[in-house]
Amino acid sequence: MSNILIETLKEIFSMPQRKVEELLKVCTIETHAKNEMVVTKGKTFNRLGYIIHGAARIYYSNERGEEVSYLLQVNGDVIGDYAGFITGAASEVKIEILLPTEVLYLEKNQLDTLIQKDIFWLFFAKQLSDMAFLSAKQRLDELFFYTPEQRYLNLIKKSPEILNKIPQKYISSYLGITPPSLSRIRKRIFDI
Amino acid sequence: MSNILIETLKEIFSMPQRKVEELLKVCTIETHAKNEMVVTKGKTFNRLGYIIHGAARIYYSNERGEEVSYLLQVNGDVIGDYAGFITGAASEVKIEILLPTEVLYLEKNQLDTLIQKDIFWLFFAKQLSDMAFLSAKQRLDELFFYTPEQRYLNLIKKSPEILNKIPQKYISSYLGITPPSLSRIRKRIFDI
DNA sequence: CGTTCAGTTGACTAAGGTCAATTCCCGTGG
DNA sequence: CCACGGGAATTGACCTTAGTCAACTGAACG
Repeated sequence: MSNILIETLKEIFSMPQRKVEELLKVCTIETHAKNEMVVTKGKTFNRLGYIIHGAARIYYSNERGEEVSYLLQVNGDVIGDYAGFITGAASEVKIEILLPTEVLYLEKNQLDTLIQKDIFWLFFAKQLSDMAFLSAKQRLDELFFYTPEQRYLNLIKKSPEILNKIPQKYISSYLGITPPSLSRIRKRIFDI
Repeated sequence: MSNILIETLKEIFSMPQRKVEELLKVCTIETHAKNEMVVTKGKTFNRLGYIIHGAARIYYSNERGEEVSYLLQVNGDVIGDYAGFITGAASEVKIEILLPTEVLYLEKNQLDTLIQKDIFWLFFAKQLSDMAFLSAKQRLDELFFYTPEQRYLNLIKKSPEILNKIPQKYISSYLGITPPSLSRIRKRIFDI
């Protein structure tokens, strides 16, 4: 397990094994049960999680109480509230664990401590921000250039495993549509 | 002019005047005429611009040649292709100058040189990434939580100056709708 | 066997997309 | 000074699709 993790992190951040080990030393692994809610009401969600295996959805509620599944995350994806992580603002995010899930957590203060000791970790932190930006940008492009139907097809192509693992209602929310709409889209696609 | 610029940058990045001056030393100011196109076809757009005064729209084209106004930027906003800036990937971005515009440019290699010399500038670079992420996230929230009509109202409230400066067709594209739709929305809003 | 909840379906509404025609605005040239 | 041309904006007619609400189905679980 830990070996795969080390190799993966080495590759993602293109950093030497020594650094990965240093990082893992200040991380913790937690397991979450299915349907567990990971929330920090009124506080900052001060950590980033890396899903070793499992699935979760990250969602935000607006002032009218409507919720939107901001992300559907599976193996190898990141969970947390990166906006809160960098600004320290209290988090409106909620994370719902959808499958038995094992998560590698990095606390913000641990990262800060690393940065104090070794400037390498500032590069690492910048990489995190870069990656967060790029994935948000990708999501924006998706929303601008594709219809809900095309977005669904893209999702099937990109993460087929999500379809079996994650209830439709969260997929529809992720796509920015209602469950009946997704149902009709599926009918259009598969019935022909 | 330069005073205002220094004060503004000091505030945005909360950095000492000395650092701002150091930064400005490696920046260049360029003026663009109305309707000018700022493109680097097939190359990376290797610089970030800060609009001292003027207006521009940043847009991307998808594979079908449809274009989307990714951003409408005015005084104090940033122009460029931040994704290309950090990844070095060739840029599909096009920037159209909408008014006589003065831009402060920072070249990527200048920033890299600064970072080599003084680790402070790595903090600065991370701040840039953080800000890019946060504004992309804000845009996502806007798209998820609001209808086109509400987005238009939000835009009026947030940047009323845009309405007079920028042609409707770019505003509609920014909102993710067609010009006729924006026209009808305006009718709904103002006719009553 | 009944409860519960996710998913689907039907009926209807609302709103944006598309295409084409028209109007408006503005700058240019006669 | 006025007429014309061209692009932007608006409008109308029609289509498509998502939203809404409610009813129904089906599977999971006790």
